[in-house]
Amino acid sequence: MNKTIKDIAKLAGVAKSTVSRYLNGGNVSETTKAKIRKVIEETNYEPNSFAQSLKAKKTNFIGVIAPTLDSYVTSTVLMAIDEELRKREYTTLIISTSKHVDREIESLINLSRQKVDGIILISTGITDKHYETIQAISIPVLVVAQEVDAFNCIINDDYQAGFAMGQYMATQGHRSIVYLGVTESDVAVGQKRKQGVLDGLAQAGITDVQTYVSQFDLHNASEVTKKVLETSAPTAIICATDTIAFGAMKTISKLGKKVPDDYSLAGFGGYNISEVIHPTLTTIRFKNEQTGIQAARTIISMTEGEEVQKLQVSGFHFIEGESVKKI
Amino acid sequence: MNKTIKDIAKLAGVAKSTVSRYLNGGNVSETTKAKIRKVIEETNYEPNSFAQSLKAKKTNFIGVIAPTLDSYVTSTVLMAIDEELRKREYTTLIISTSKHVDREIESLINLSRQKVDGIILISTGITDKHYETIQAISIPVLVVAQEVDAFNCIINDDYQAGFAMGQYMATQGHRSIVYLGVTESDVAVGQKRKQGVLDGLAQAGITDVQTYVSQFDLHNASEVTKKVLETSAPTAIICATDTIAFGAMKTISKLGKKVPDDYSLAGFGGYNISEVIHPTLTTIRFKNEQTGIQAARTIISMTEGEEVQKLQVSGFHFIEGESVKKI
DNA sequence: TCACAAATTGGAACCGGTTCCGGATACGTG
DNA sequence: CACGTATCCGGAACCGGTTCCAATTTGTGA
Repeated sequence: MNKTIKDIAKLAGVAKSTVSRYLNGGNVSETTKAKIRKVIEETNYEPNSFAQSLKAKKTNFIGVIAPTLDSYVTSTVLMAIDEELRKREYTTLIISTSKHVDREIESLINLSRQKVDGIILISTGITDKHYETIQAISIPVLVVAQEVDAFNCIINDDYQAGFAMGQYMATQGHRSIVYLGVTESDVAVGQKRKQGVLDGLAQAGITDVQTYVSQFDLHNASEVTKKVLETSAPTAIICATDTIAFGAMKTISKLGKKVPDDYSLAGFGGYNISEVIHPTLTTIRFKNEQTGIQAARTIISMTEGEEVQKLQVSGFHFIEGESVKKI
Repeated sequence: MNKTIKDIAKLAGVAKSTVSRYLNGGNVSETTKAKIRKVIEETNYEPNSFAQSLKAKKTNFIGVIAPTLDSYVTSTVLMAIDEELRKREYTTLIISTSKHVDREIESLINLSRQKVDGIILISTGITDKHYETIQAISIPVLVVAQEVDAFNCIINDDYQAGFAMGQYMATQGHRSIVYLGVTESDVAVGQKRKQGVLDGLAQAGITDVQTYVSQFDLHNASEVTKKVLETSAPTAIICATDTIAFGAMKTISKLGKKVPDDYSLAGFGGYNISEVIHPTLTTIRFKNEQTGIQAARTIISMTEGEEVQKLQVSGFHFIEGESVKKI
């Protein structure tokens, strides 16, 4: 059985208030300190943080809700958040939702019950239910990757990134282009990024872009690409993520075709694995580390009641690979 | 300010014990139930779980300590653990350590303070300090990926996997082989897997294998490979992980050489991205999902005080890709 | 209608800490 | 040596729940 502060006090021959004071750096004489220290060492005593938090209102835990763990972007952001929070003496608790919206809600409640000081929600879309729940638990919540009016947000500049990609593809001389996107329920990737691409292309006079929808995983992307190529013959395919681009690449090479000779290909993400794949992928890398660091700093400010900028936008840079041919 | 059970009781005109009983399904009359329900709905009341856990000894939270989040293996295992724990009505709290051993210790203590019911430690090596800490916090701990006598463990069969790979490489006719491993402080990968490979090769009479050490990341693996190839000219390189193999592949192609024509290459992992890379990688896939599910089930048994098998070994299967040439 | 059991409820103690308050002791000063 | 002050320490109340126990109310059968 675990020792309590009362046991320690009894063993040291002092009152439990004295032990508590010792633990929290109050006024305790050297001789009593020594006695208490001895007992604590001998018993491996660890204070019960539930009891502590009952009175102290701060736990120094920050919860992070992530849609998945097996994506390059998410894990990079998570690692950066964790690193930065640790520097500020916070502990990060991560919960994964496997992309189930109801689990996001559930996790918000779970974390609030664990009395975390703040929650970073890496989201794929905010619903009314999210809104209600966040209101109900009165804990600061920072939304990452999606833009919502009601909350503080950190987002990628998906529209501009898409725009840049659209423009680039146009300057490379492509006119017959397919866009392989994702569901519109993901506002950032499904809507903004796509709109950016379309507008970037439109600016160059290309308006008849065919768009398709794929899941986020390689396997599905590969299948969708197969269907797409059965009915249309674009010179270039722009994919909403690098993973989707890899899926497309798989299908293309299965069909005995080559990138970029038969089809040009581009993605979004900038995973480091791209360096190994031939041809290297033309893509856009978002500053995921920066997003993570920013998120950590912002949530801390929020827990301290400071005003923070409502909307923060992370940058990106364009990576020109070998997967797009100039026509 | 958040409401407490006392406020609810006052507003409903009953004793707080009655509210508690209502919340936990005790004997409460319909009329009282209705009154309390009404008040709770109006106030958005959420019980303080710290106070709850103070008395109730179970929190239904399981902590998982992972060395990193940006590896295919770790995230796959994590997702599987999470999925299985959720089925059993547990919530998973994940803490990443970024491969710092001291953070593993720190995280064990942090999680014990959060009063999780059990901890799954995905480790890269257990030190004396681990041992002491795990003893001190009296919470069930299950070690995954490393074998330690003192604790319950779930491991991959690294030795057999290595052995299989060694044998295979020998049957393909390779005699001049380099092994690109990792630090021996990682017992499973650094020692057992390597020993398996060496023994597998030795069985075929190949004993003069040169071994080198790389970090786990692509970049470093690429650099080490460069140095290796400056001084030796093997026909095959066996890498301790797929990521290392990708790093080697990068260097090889930078040198204007080809896999498998100039060098045969093999790894361990079986990441799904391998399907996209040409040539596809010959590798060994561990049953990560199975490991995760097993880990979840085992830790639950442990929290319930059941006896569990001291050592559980997960299987693997061999994947023959195009990266090894028959000589 | 009465005795007795079952259902319902309130009060108090408890979980393991923190903190306020007041008394005891030690110390420095005139 | 007496006095004021700073330091140290113990006792008690409190945080927000759960649970035990006893009292009250309700319901049942004879």
